[in-house]
Amino acid sequence: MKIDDMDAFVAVIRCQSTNLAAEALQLTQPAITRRVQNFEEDLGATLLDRNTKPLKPTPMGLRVYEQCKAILREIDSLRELVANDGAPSGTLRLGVPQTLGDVVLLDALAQIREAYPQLRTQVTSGWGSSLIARMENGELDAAAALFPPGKIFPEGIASQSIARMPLRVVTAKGSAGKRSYKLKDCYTRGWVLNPDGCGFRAGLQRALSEQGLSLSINLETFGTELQLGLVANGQGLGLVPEPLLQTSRHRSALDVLNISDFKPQVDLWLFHPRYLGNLQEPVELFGEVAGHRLLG
DNA sequence: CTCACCGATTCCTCTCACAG
DNA sequence: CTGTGAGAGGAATCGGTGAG
Repeated sequence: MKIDDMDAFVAVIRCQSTNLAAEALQLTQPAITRRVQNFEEDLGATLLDRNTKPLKPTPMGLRVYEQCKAILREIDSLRELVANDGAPSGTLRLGVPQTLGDVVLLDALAQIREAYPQLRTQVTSGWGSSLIARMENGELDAAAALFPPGKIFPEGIASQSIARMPLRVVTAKGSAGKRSYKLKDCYTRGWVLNPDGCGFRAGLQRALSEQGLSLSINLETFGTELQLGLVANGQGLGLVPEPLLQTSRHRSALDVLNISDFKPQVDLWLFHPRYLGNLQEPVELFGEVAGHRLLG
């Protein structure tokens, strides 16, 4: 049994296509087909259901896939063990949602560059869930993202909650009116939120639907600062983690609404593969700086 | 029915190990 | 050094399938 064959099989399942797997492994499609066939022959089992489109694993193929991922991770860690006898070098691939990027990246990248001059950094932006998926695919070395406390993440990924913070509902200065609100009171004002896929938005939507209310969106846009600016201009209500509100240049133009039946919280999570090798220290520094920038 | 796409197969070339 | 066989990968091609 060959590791290359196993690698090809895992790539096919991951990409759901032999063509894409070939592209990922920088081979041609026939090479992938043959490797997977060799692997199936070695194991004496049919691992792919070739009658489906896209290509899917058989029930046994799925079990083999899970086992293969664990084996390949072990092999990676073995290679790192040998290769990591020195200062961190190469490329550190980081993922952050845009919400956090504005706040943490400048400092984090500067400190990593200063501490590990031989290390190149590469940053990817996206929703937390897509960053985790990319990490599972081996495309990222670490990611910081905001998720609700107690969330369960995929087994192959190490997750660590760095800090907990409240989410605040904000409105334009002077438009708050009465001192205490309920969620249904906000209904008519409408919201300025991230596009669909954002965890904050999903949490709000859940809370509203529990009360039989629907989410009324005034504006959808990326970027916390832009959203808070729009809220300050009276375009609707905003939902933002407390630390980002405190550091916003629009803070003085905003009021926080006290909503008695909606007290959402969010954790800052640091994710990385279980085996980091010589990237362990830079990743820890990244988590440390991110936590520090958010919570002071 | 046609076309595009995808996976499998065939045939060829290249590389490497090994025996003589 | 040379010939041979095995193994791996690429180009071309075939066949199946789904969308229009």
